[in-house]
Amino acid sequence: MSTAKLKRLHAAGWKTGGVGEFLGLSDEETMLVDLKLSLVDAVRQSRQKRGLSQIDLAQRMGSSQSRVAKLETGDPSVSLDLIVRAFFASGGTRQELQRALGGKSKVAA
Amino acid sequence: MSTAKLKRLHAAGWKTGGVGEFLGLSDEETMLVDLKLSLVDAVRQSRQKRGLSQIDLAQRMGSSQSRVAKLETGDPSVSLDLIVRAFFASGGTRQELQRALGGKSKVAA
DNA sequence: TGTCTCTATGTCATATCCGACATATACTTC
DNA sequence: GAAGTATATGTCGGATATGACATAGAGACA
Repeated sequence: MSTAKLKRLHAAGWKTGGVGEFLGLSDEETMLVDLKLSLVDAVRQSRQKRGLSQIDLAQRMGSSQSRVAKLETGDPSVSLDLIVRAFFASGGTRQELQRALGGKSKVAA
Repeated sequence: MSTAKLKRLHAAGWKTGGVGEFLGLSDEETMLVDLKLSLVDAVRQSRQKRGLSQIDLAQRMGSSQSRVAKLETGDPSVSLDLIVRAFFASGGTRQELQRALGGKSKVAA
């Protein structure tokens, strides 16, 4: 994937809507990254909706606060597996996951 | 995840509809496994629809035929990341992915 | 039968991801 | 300012997923 810079970009305020289209990423890679960012948003929303702290969520999924933090900041070292696991652990359902896949969360404009 | 047996089960004819509910898996793990199986089906369908061999797909995504084979047989050593990457590489779109997430592909009955 | 194509399975060295821990920053409330 | 809570960041040893390769099985076609 490359993308060591991705984290910085995202941390700098990027939401989504075509991250890699301006880095050197292939279409396929870009689609995966965008997908991850969407789901990351969904995880944070789901977690906050249920009033869980990152520590709470980490415990529920047998992980650590730092991993959850990295997850939510779009750190490239976090796998899709872990993101989806976090989503479910935060109380999200498969239907909600499906919905999260649809909304491309406000393109920057 | 544990699931060394999962592969055998799936290979033995399982499609989906609650695999882990009868193994010792937690809800969260079960949901992830079911999700993977659904997407695996979607990958195979997408690949075949475009008349691609496993080798073709492997080349498109910079992987190997054996990995694609393992992927499609539900081998536990295959990550969600790779599955989704394969789906996109096979020509699948984000919308199609979203749809694939919805249909729980004919429960055995 | 021989050969071609496609798919499945097993193994292995290496790359990547993991949880854990330490530590830093930010925001409350006292 | 001290203490408490929530989140972010860096690092590290160990765990897991990776592509590559070898090989085997199954079907088509001659």
